[in-house]
Amino acid sequence: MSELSKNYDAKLYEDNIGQKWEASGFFNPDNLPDTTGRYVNVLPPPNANGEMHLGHASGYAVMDLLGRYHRMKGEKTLLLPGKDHAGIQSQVVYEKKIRKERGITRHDLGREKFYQEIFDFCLDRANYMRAQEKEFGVSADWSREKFTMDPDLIKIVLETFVKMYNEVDADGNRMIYRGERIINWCSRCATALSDVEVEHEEQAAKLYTFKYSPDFPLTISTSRPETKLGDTAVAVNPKDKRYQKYIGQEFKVDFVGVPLTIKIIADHEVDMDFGTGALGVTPAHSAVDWEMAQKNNLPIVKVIDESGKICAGFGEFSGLKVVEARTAVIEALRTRGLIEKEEDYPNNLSVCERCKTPIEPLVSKQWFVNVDHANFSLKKKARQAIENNEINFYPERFKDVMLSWIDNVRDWCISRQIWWGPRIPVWYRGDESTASIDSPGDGWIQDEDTFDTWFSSGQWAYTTLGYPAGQDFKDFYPSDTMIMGRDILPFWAFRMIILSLYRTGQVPFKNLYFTGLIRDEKGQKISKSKGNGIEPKDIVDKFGTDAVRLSLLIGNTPGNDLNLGEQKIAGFRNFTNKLWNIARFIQGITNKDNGISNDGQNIPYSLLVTPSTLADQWIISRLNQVIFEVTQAIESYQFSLAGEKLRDFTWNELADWYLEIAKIEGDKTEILNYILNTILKLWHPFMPFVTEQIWSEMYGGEKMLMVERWPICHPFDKLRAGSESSAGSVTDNFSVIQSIVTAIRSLRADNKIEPVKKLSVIISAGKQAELLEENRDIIETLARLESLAIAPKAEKPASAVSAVVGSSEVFVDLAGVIDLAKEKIRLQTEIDELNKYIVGLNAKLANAEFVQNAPTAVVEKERAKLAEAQEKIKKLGDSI
RNA sequence: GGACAAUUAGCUCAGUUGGUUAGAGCGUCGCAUUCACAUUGCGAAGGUCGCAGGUUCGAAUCCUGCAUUGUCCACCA
Repeated sequence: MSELSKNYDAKLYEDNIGQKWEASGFFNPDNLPDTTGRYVNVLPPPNANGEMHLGHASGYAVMDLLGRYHRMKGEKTLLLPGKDHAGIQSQVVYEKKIRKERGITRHDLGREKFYQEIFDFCLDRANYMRAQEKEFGVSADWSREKFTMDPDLIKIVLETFVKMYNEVDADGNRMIYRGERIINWCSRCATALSDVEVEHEEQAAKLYTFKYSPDFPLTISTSRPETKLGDTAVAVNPKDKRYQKYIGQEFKVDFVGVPLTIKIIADHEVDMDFGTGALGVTPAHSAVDWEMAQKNNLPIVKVIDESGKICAGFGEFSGLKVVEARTAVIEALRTRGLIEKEEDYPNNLSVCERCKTPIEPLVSKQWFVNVDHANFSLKKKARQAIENNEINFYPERFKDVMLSWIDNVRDWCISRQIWWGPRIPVWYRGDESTASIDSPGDGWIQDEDTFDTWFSSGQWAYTTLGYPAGQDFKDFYPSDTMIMGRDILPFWAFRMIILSLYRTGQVPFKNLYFTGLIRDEKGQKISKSKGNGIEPKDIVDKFGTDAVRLSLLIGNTPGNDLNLGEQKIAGFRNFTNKLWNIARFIQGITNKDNGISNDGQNIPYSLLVTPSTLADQWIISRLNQVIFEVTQAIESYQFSLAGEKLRDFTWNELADWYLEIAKIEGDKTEILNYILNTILKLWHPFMPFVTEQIWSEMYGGEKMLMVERWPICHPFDKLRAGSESSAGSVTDNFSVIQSIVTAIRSLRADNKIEPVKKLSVIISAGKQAELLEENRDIIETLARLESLAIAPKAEKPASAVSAVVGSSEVFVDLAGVIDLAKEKIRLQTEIDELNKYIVGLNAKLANAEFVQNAPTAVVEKERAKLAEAQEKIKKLGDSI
């Protein structure tokens, strides 16, 4: 056994430990010996275009905790890692890169070359990120790592498309169809976007109220005058008396030089109180208007093209950019005196989630998934599975969020006009078209569009396992847990559920856990532009991986955001050092007793059959309880609670009390090793590096903590039960000793007695006399006493201060130092507070309804409290 | 406009079927430095649990309303 250094320096050990783990092969479930049951988590694939950030780290901390826990439970454990090609995002990132570094655009490279470069770029980033994940201690099976652009994964994704395309209902409707629909268009990315890829930003706009032409009878309001070039109707509320007479009429108008045909239609969606109560309908550039056009068979006139300019055929406005056209149209209206009102009007601007360019809703030919198809309704099946509790949600409220998403989901636009990503497997020859993975033959041209990224990542749960015939799919699907940021519920969780149900007939995972976002210590969103970023690699360098992992786990609850500052991480760095020093202390004792070798695996036999001290019994009993509570907390996904219980035990009970007592009582090599051995196992999933390092130095040899068995509760309490005194339980008795020590320390501090001065204490102990006598050494040493007199009944010396602990009275003789007046005030304050407490208790117990309705146990408890308080107040009164 | 969350000590947060005088960490204040650890130890101060009602013998906890903050969705042109 080598000697542990004075402080734990994470940097000295982490690399080595990581390599040892990987070399062991135990990250691969096939190499785990003697497994029973299985545990699977197909890890969410981060986007392979950047680096690991704190959000990833937060997820990994939870995933790896569960993985290591289940592996230690002896289950065949698979954490399957991977990376996502992240279509639009990677393309945006790479386009910026080549523009900055080489001053070129993707068009300079051409589709094929651009694709190849971005592929290489993503592989490079994937390698970098994988190294970061390994450094973070993620115990994933890297031999099974997948990438969404791997040919075998793409093949399954394309098969899904073909299968859905060929899914035709009785009316001939396909589950995947191509249609002219209004979609969100980003003119910078030059692609369609799904609804969830659009963000809304508040902006100051103007609302213009005007007439199309002087002879048109209605005035309308808009914040987008340029789109009015494409109006084909004016909608009014059918109940609106002002306009009823016009409904059904058609007007030919000259709108700033452009001829329009405007039909007056009725729609109850129209708000009579907004603006003039009449709404200009622009089917080609507004989702709501488009729906009205469908209902009323209105013609659709496209005004804005894919480059964000006004289409041909609109006279002087053609070719202008949207913003220019707006000014021009307003100017023309003004010249003609048609504007009635112009007011400031804040509204929401839709922007591209990736590049923040304003979105133009426009009509375009795109591929859609029918989410409510007659053959297989994706939304209904998903709703059914969730209502049947086939998936547990953590936190539970996200189940309702998911259900409301399902209810409101619209057909999903899956085509993107970008170059990076798998291409839509549809082929055209003249008027013919067909869906197939490979080209049907000569003369067929493939669709130019690529898939929405989420169409491939939505199938991640089974493509990674080699669906449908792969052994992994048979062994590991569906997985046990899925953990993701709460922000991607609609993007990813929902789509994984519907696509998995469609392809495999099963839900993709049984438990769905959402992490919150990580914010800075002030609660602000972390972003590079704000410069408040906390880079995982910086804080890992500074505090160690274990400290970072703990700070992401403890004080964090599912679905809630976490504010993280360096102070918190430093606190956990201190804790890793504490654990290290606990081990160092125990190592010192073990070395002193050389000859006694103990691997700490089991409760020392001697402890079970021979008398041991109260402290021994207490710590083993507490440890037993902690094993139970921590196991339960992890099983119920309460990782923060589990960590807190362990920390409290380790620091406040083991280090602060038991180790100090071990110094006094001596002869504890076996029991200390058993305790250390056990808490190393319990801590391992939370802080794998420091625990593995201690383990290897003290118990390991060739054996690794990572694959040790998770501790189980020993029936210790039962074994000892026969020999327990009737004076009370082990924990109660020990807490009497603790309270006596604390009371004396407190009296010392209150009276400003220097720690070096040894005190004389008399305890009037009543029936606790024997208990105190047995633990006399502990009290004397921990409270730093010169003399201690314990008697069933003792008088308070005139020059003493006192405290009441249970049925004992503690008198600390302070001859010469005591300020009697001050002591009297202190006691009186305590009596006053106790009096208030007693009044409350009395009132409660005098309440007949309370006594009658409350459970007997509760009433008894209150009575006991009252009796105790009364006894205490009597003793305090005597002391004055 | 709709939904969801949060609101508990100076700060960050626990508090799971309603039942101890509401807890922790950090910070603050006082004291302590050979003896595992100053990345430490000991002690202390600090809260009418956002506000107002209600249910109940009993509410931080359940219900209603309101306020503030945040997130998501929808979007009125």
